[in-house]
Amino acid sequence: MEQLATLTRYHPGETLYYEDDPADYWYRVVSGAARKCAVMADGRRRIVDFLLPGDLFGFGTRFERLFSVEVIVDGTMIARYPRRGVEQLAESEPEVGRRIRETAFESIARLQWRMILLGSATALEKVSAFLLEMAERSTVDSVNAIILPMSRYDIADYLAIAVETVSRALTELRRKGAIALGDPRRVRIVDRSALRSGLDDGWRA
Amino acid sequence: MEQLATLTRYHPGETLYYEDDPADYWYRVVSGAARKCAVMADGRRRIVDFLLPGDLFGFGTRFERLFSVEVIVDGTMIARYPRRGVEQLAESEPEVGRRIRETAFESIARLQWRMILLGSATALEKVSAFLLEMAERSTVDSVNAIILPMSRYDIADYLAIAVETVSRALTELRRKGAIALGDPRRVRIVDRSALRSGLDDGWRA
DNA sequence: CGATCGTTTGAGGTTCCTCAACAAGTGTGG
DNA sequence: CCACACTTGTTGAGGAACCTCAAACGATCG
Repeated sequence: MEQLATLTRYHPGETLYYEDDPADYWYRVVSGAARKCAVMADGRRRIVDFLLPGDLFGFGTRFERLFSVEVIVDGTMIARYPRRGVEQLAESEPEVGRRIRETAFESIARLQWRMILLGSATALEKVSAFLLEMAERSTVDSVNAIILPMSRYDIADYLAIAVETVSRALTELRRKGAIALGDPRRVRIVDRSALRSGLDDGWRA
Repeated sequence: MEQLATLTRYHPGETLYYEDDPADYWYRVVSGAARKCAVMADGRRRIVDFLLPGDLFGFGTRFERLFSVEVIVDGTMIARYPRRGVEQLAESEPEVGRRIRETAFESIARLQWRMILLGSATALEKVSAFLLEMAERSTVDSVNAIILPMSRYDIADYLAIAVETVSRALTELRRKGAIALGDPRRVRIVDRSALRSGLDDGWRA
């Protein structure tokens, strides 16, 4: 399947596909990071997902192309697969089809988890859950800290709360000793159970 | 594929599969309604999805079985498909595999829409979006009114707001002339554009 | 150096949640 | 048949959480 891929390098702010583009390609993040956005009629933007290395996207049906994807990290590498080619491959190679189905199922599971996250009661819970999610998905640097590739504004948009509330929640978590902040973009989880409290332990194993 | 199905009749409150059950089956709602729940460690319940006729569910990977499904309408009919049988069929019949992928992709699109719904600013927007969603998915009675199979408590849980707020929002929408209430469970949409205002028109075509 | 962006903190207002009460419908037992 | 408990839905009052507006700080860049 990788033989069908085209690899491209992007810079921050570049948009992969706008909402009206025909969804003729599937994409995969190789390195870097991007955000999947839904732009509403009134101009408001909502971030539906962060795309990190390994994530497959663009494989929706008619709805998927209602989203646009914007790169947020310099030098992000993204692979592009022609849709028809992949679908033919999926029908001739059962293994490929199965892999695609499983990827889709995992996306569903992740989305449902995120819905519970969004439904969380307090802003502190949302930010805590967000950090735990990033700790699993994101890369980790030398001192075991999470590198957050996105800005506070992006986080706020993603969690459906105000920027100031994100900032306050992070300060509160630091004050409690649950996390430590190096850069604003580097977070080290000190007390994992403190982040988990108020959330369900069973969710992120 | 329907030859593999087992059809069963359920009553309100019955649970289809608890969180720890091995996910050996796929399910489809034939008639009636059910709710997909995530039960948290602290006992709180969160409704992740309402399952209406035609909806396929249970097809997640390891995460999916973290949910339980409870029937909410008397006499709900649900078809059950053995998982392994369907997967074998998907690998031997490309058409079946493709259909399953498309179903999964549509689920993803619906979930992403619902995430935007949950991220909506006000409670009024959430309830409006919920009614529009139900108007598309739910059955319609003789006078063109939506039949809501779920209680206000279920709606509140689904939208992550308090029961009282749901009730107040519905009253507010009725006062504005956007909807009319027969029973509490029967809602007729009078002014569709009034519900849409504040939401993006492009979403639910 | 000035300007802009990203982040953090403070003050005030609004929405929504919590607690409470009430109304209507349903089932049960005396 | 009626009293009673129970469920579901609606409405009101008070308080808490969060959003909005505002300002300050550091960093980056032209």
